[in-house]
Amino acid sequence: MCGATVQGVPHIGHVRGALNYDVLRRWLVHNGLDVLLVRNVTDIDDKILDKAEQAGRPWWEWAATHERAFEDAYDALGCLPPSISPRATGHVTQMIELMQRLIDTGHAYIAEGDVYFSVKSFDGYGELSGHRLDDVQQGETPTRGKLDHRDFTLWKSAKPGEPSWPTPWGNGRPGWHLECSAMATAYLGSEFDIHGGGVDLVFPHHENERAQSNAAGDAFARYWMHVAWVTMSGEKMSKSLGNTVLIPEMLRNYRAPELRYYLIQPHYRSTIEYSDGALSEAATGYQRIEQFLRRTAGQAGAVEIGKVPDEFAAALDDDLATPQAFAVLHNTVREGNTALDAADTHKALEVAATVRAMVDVLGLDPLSARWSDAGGSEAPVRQALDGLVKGLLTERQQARAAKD
RNA sequence: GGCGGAGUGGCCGAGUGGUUCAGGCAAGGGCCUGCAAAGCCCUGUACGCGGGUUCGAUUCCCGCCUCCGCCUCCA
Repeated sequence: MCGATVQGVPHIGHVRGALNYDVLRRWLVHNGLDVLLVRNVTDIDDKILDKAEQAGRPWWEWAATHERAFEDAYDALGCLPPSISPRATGHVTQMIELMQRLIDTGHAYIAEGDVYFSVKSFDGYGELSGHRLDDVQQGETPTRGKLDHRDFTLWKSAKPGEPSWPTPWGNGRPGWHLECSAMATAYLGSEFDIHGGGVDLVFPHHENERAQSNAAGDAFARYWMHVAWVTMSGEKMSKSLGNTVLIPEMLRNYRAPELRYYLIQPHYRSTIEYSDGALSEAATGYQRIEQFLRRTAGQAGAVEIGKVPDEFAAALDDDLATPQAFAVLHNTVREGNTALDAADTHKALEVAATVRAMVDVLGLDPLSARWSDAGGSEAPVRQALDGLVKGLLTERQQARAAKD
């Protein structure tokens, strides 16, 4: 998947994609597949250079700082680490190799130190995004030697004061699209199963990745998977609109698994219109599951991780239909609560094991080492509360004795 | 201008040509409880607007309205 351009701090929209892939990955692993998850990091681009300069910091420090901020956010929400998160700057060799193949086959050309991909040279251009070449208004900044205004930049020639790397065609730095193709194939081979990111990447980024890789002879991605927006006040969440919700802020009011629950419950292709009300509903939903598992553990003993119900599996197998999966989960919780109320601990344990299996796949297991802390803090709180309640009860007894 | 997505009951959010609202949250009633909380049971008749097809449309077709996204960097 295309991860972040590490130019700023992550908001909940950014992590949604990572969460979606985390659930997908967990589900595939659960089914016995061997999963390689590569999450690309763009650590060199115009914005990083601009912002670092404004801040008076070295560009590489700026990138590294924000890469850590993204990793912290992913980790805070329980994303398992990817197999690797390659950085663009570490893969110039692979990019040069890819460009060389494109130049050799006539799909790319050099113009005044820049390297461009010739869009017309690739027949399938536009198939991924549904654009027709003639309708594309790919108006990248007007450039010197471009043969067709729709051609996109593979490599940018060095500018004074900017970082650059040597190539057979002169010094320069990578264009955005090239790096992702180079990194994907470096780790996954010339053909791999799934590639994705946010919906905004469909065009031009993924269209261009596909074009350059296919043109170079790589079969590339078999499936494309794009995650929809998190919006706020009806508009996509973005820093420039000032409608972002940052992860650390959110975690002051909600526990991490509650936020995770909120972001993975809707289908990944549906827009999430952020609202505090909806988020607190999600928190209550998570607590319902948590409550059941804790109650069972308290009354019936240790809860194992069992097997997921067929219906749950069918839901996730159907284009990762998390809403239906959550429906199955809640129905199962109800069944378990009923068993607990009937003091049927055997049944309750059995149901709880099923619940744990589901919640494990979703990365939401309240009894897991990862999240039990979130409730572990309950113990001292409960103790303190018990003390207060006992005090009040004593006072009440006294008042009653005194006929007050 | 080109391409694409969306408008569902108090709210979030699935889904389908037809008896009954996937699920959650909230609300009302009930069970349980010393009282609560939690839990469980019951209740709600929704699908942007106007046509059409059909025995029957929220679901199909046509038109319209509104909102959003991409086509420039973006998860």
